[in-house]
Amino acid sequence: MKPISLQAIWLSETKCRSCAVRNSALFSGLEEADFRHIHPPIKDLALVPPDALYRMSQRGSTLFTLRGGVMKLVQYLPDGSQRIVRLLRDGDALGLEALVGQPYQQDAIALTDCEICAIPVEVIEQLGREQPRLYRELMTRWQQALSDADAWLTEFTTGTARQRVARLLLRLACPEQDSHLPLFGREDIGAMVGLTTETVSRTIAELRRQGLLRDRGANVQECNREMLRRIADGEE
Amino acid sequence: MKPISLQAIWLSETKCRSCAVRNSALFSGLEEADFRHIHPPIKDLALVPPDALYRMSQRGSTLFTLRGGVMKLVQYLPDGSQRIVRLLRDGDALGLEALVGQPYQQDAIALTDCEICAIPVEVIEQLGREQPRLYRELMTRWQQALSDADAWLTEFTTGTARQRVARLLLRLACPEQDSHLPLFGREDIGAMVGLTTETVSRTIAELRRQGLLRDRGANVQECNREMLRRIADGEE
DNA sequence: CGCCCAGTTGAGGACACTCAATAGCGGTGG
DNA sequence: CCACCGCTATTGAGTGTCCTCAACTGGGCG
Repeated sequence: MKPISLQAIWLSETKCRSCAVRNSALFSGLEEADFRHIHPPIKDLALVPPDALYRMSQRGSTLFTLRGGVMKLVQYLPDGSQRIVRLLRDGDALGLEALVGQPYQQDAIALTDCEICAIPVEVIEQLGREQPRLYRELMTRWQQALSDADAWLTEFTTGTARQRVARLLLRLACPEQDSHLPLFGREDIGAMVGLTTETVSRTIAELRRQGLLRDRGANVQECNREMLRRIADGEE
Repeated sequence: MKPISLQAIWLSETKCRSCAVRNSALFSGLEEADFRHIHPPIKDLALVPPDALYRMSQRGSTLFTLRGGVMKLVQYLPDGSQRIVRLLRDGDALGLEALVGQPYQQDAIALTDCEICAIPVEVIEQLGREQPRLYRELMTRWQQALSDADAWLTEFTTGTARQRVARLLLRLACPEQDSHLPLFGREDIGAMVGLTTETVSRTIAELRRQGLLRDRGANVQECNREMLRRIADGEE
């Protein structure tokens, strides 16, 4: 397992005011003037797949915004097996626990190439004093994470293998909108839905055979959303 | 299923300044003076077992502090089965989502007699303007909930029935300290650990037969923590 | 070309689910 | 006071799903 690639840290050329995800990100809604004080310490990171942004029980004084890419939050069990407790995507916040002085609760690992914005806790605290509105924004992030966690639990730990995989496909690979994600590895899928890689493989193969799914390598080409929905809801 | 028992609402005799859980509760750390403005609208509720404090997708403008008792947060699946995503105990906060304008995400249902403090969102917002320290307190609550949710997922959705039940017992009925909880119904236990009531019953019966557990009705009398720990970690 | 890793497929067995019958408990009413 | 009802917990038998272990395939890269 690779250590955190500190080499990947870049001082950002573009400041937050021109950030790609500015509108959906933490500082959306703040005025131009509010940024005057925070030139210096905000940094950009770039991660490549199995890089870790941070590891469980590390103490940090930085929180992060994911500007692009997908990351997983992983917890480990005493027997060594891993469980993915959440996925993070564009605009999501990571490492909020640093804000209340707690160590990070999981390993945060890149599943795709990632662009990340690292924000020191002091910046938030300083900004928060002048702009209480920021707190509302932060609380929204937290609520978002909590909602995700709860949904994750009910969707991916209940029902048959078939149901769980169908739900995962609907959520990741064939969502309503665009933003299709690759299917990652079977191992990761297994850690998301609580099944072995073999069972995941068999289940996906079955869906393919039934023509509900067509994929080329890791990328899903096409899928029958109605059918998958019916399977996910246990109607067959 | 009973509706919310609005009759249960009492105007609090005792104000927050003398609240039983003041130190562990939301307003801990606030000065006496800060309470001057909030006499009027904080209310006390009393719930009795299958009462609901609120229901999923209701819109509310109140958040709650659980002063005593145990509540469950329940989500439902399309097939009608239920899943308990978290338990709340003395000092925990409920309904934080109201603070960011979202509807409640689950049903909150009393498992024991409960004493609850209901705080209108405006009170928080007003208080927060004068006392930014309150926001730190709120964020800590959120982080607490998130940690609980993640721990819940890894502990109660992985491993054999035996392991899950052992973990539940360690957490609820035989914790390190006192604060032993009753074992609730088999149905609820099942909804917590993702097993059927029959499997839960069999598993507990087995533990009893092996002398790791002695109970009278719903109350656990005695249990072998070391052994349960070993089972929980999958060492046998 | 051949190695290595990820994915697929197969066979067998364990574990938890389903359905069903029984036991225990508390409350109600005769 | 006891008989009966209803609900919950327990136990049993049989089945199905998923896990385990193992072999095989295919693509990427040195």
